Amino acid sequence: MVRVRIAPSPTGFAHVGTAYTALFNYAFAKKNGGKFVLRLEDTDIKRNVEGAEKAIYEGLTWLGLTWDEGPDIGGKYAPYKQSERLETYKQYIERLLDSGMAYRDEGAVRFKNTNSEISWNDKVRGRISFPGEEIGDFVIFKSDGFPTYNFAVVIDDILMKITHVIRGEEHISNTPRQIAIYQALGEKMPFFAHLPTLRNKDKKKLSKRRDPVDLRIFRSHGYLPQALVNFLCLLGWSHPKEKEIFDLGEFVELFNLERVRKAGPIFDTEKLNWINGEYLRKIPKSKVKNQIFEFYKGKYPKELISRIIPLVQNRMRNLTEFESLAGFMFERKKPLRVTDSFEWHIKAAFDALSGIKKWERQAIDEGLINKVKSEGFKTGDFFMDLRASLSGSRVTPPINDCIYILGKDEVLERLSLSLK
RNA sequence: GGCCCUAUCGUCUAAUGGCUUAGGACGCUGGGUUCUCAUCCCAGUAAUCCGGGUUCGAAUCCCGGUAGGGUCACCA
Repeated sequence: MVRVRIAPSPTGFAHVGTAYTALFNYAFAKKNGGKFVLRLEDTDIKRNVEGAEKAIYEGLTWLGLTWDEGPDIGGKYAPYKQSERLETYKQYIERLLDSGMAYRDEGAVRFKNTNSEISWNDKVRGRISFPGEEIGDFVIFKSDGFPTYNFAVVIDDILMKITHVIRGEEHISNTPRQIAIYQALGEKMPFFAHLPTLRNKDKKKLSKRRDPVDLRIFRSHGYLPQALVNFLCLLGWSHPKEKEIFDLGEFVELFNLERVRKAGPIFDTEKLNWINGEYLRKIPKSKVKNQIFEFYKGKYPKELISRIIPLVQNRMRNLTEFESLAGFMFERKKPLRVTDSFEWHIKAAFDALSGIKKWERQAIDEGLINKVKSEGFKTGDFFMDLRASLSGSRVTPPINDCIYILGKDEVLERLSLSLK
């Protein structure tokens, strides 16, 4: 039975790199009918941050990457927090100490390196080997009573029956140390697969300080979780039929480690913007309505949102653009005067629109266009002034549709206000 | 610096020794549709890091350079 895990440490927020690793682990587990485990590596008490644990749960859940076992839901191999597994680590330390494979050093315990070459067959990179001397006598148990990362990881992976360790490339150099522990304990090591690490425009590993890596940022910027997941799938992996837009289910169906590239991709949100627009355009209107309603925390009424959606749906690249595109539908903006004939245009429009008895789309279209013809206006100029008068912007959805939804009273009111 | 990993258009990538004048997508540019902006459609732009080998044949295999990255903690 395939068992994989992700092991974030609660030192901040939910990181997009964690999400990326989680995504590939999730897909591998589901594809192979296995289990996906979430384990918290909180052995550095000084660095643990309040709320980070919750942020990790929320971030992964938002993306739809759910786990089968974890600190919050428990499981057969609980506990799933390293700080709650201290006794277990101590037992293994004793074993190593007794057999002479580790020794005490200034209150800590060091692993005794055997100096023999260590290699493994990486599932994405092929054979990797390290000269034995590189490994050194490293600390496995700190004087503060906590195990080090390299030690705790191995013990937990053994006990939690992890079959495949799928993680970021930055862990390659830890791997020989971990393998040495497996060997000392006489345990079979799992398969390793080292994913490429996401880079920024400078080709450096994504950093907290300079790059947008907090999942909450993506949410607040109006990205859809499905779009972000789809984008992440495309980094280091490609659809066998070169499809660009597909959902998590399809990814799981098609996923395998062989298709994973070795080179570290640059996390360039340009393509994410496009993907997000594609999703916004293609998902059902009722779903978009709910997304917008929730995104703006109920600020706009659902009924009005759904009337406006057809006008903005293929103009939005993210949820924040709903407001920049259609904000004027909810509140008056300062009118904008575009052409020199502004007054004539607006007066004529007022005239045409106030004469309409039954407020319908077709009547509005006809009333306006007839006016343009009878007055000999330039069509483009006329509609631009009309748009700018009502919205305060040169860019809006089709203005006749807006006029219809706004209603006769409001439109006439705005037109006359813009003449003052 | 030691060790390790990597290397196809600006970016994400396809190609698993021959169907390749290296394909797709994003972006960008131009055009069509249009009351603006988008959508949609059409076209264009642009890459196998360099040098040696192996082979009838190399983006693909090998070696060497170069470049980039990762890692060298009682952090994870």
